[in-house]
Amino acid sequence: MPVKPRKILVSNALPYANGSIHMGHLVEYLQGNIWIRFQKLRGHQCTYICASDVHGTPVMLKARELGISPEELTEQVSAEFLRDFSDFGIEFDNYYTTHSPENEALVGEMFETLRANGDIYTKTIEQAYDEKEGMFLPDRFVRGTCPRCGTDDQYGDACENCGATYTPADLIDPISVLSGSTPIKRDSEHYFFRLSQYEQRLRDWMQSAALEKSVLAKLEEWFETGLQDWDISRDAPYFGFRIPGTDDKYFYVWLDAPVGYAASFRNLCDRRDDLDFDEYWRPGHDTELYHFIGKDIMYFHTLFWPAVLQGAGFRTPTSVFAHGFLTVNGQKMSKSRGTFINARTYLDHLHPAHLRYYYAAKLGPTIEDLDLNLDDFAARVNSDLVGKLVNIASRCAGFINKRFDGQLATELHAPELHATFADSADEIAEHYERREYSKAMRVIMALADEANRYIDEQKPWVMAKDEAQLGAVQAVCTQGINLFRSLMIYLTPVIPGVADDARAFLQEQHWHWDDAKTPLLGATISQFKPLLTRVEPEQISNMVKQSKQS
RNA sequence: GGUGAUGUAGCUCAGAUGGUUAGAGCGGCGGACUCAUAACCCGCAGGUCGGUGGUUCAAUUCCACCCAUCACCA
Repeated sequence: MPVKPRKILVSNALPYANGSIHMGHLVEYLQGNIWIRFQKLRGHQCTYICASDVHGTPVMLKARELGISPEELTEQVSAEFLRDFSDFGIEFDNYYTTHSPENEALVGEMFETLRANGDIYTKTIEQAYDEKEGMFLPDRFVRGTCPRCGTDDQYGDACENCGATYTPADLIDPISVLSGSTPIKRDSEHYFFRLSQYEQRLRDWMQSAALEKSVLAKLEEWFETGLQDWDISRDAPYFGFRIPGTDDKYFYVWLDAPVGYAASFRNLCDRRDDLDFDEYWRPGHDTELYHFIGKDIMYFHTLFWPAVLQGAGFRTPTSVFAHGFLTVNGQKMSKSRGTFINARTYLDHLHPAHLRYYYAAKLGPTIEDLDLNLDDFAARVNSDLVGKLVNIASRCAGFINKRFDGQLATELHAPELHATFADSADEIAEHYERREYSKAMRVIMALADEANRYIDEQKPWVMAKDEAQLGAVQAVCTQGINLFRSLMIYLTPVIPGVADDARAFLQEQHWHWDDAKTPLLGATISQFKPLLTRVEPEQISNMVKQSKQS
């Protein structure tokens, strides 16, 4: 069934260049990556972009601490990110940085347009200032005693103990995290974006974007509180883009970060003749734009970002897909428990396909949190991937390799069974499309059960003892191999590396989603090699042990 | 504190616009098989669907309150 090719641009949230990629980040990138791979497998023109989010105070201070420039720091960190992503099979069409000329140009253009439209104004506000360091302090850089419950050493924006929210000025005995001195209050002129003027336009956008129910509930909550104008500037010293016409004012990192999506794409367009920036970023085209994000940054992506885009004469996202957070063994990731696991630590012990599959088996389109239960992880992956899926090929390949010189039969033994598998393609595709990966995995594994049952019923190992039945053995095993092949095609978005090996085993060059409908017959296949090994308990305990140490 | 979400078998999760015996996979137990990476196949046992009250002929499914967990509060 031919599907009309779509032109889709997808982004993952930009990882902040301060720290390493961990298992929590990977929920985000794997969710996006599976979707993108699915769209490409279906034959759509799909472009996948990302970048490092590099601006802001934390990066500036970290670079200072290391004695290098922010640019140097973020280049190092980006290189590390890219290695981690790549080793997990997450391959972007372009991975860039928000500290780029393209981004500065776009941010500048948007700002000027907004200002010309009257969406920008300035206002003097009072902020915590560290005299010793000579800089204004973000809320998180002031600590003190909670004014409500009296718990000491709390951040300047909220109390971890009682949950109160306040400003640094409310803290009792505040101190600067940087110098340990007591911050003073100082006036500064800031630039504001009139978000309050955008309520109706945002409501209209919300309707068209077909957001998830839980996302809409959150937005509704924010609308009820009333939209406040947004402070988009920060004082020097700051690592970011200077606001045109000022000496010491910079754009707040959250203004230029999402623009980084567009900038990364523009950078890619310069190298690709088949991509046109305006077709994807200006109104009036039938291209699609999606952002995969975590629920913690919904405010920026469902309010600020669409509002800024509209006001600046750009198109708005087709939709925004928000996911929940990761817990490990039912709890927040924790260094002391060894459940704060970095991507690299995982890779030192385990295969990326294991995690890709496990996340897929538990991911849905909602903002509910996802639990990585390490015992369940091992059991699930071993049972589904090794015991069921790979087993199908493993138990059939021996006969084909040894008895028939690697030659598949020219006809299926049970065409109607293959047709059943082919008929599931649309249902599985629908699940992928709606990001109901867990449902897709359930359908696929139910088919894998059917394939194993079929082989069990046919008993090729019994027939193989009778020369007269060799033809049937070949047909049954060819059937089994083809059932396996269909399932691997369906699973290509989830476990692309394993799918590549499976395709090589079948000696095929290329797979398209619809190839699952046409059996592979009469072909010669390679010697079967184990496509995936089981997760051993020791690998997990070693990974946890290493995570405790680092 | 306010708001939102979640709470279903040992584990991870489905599901029910209120109505006969609430489902799956894994784990456990029993059996069968030996092609397969101790994989696969058949069968069995497990749950008063977080708690209390209310609406109803009938609630686990609706409502209220409570408890627990998580998130957001720009």
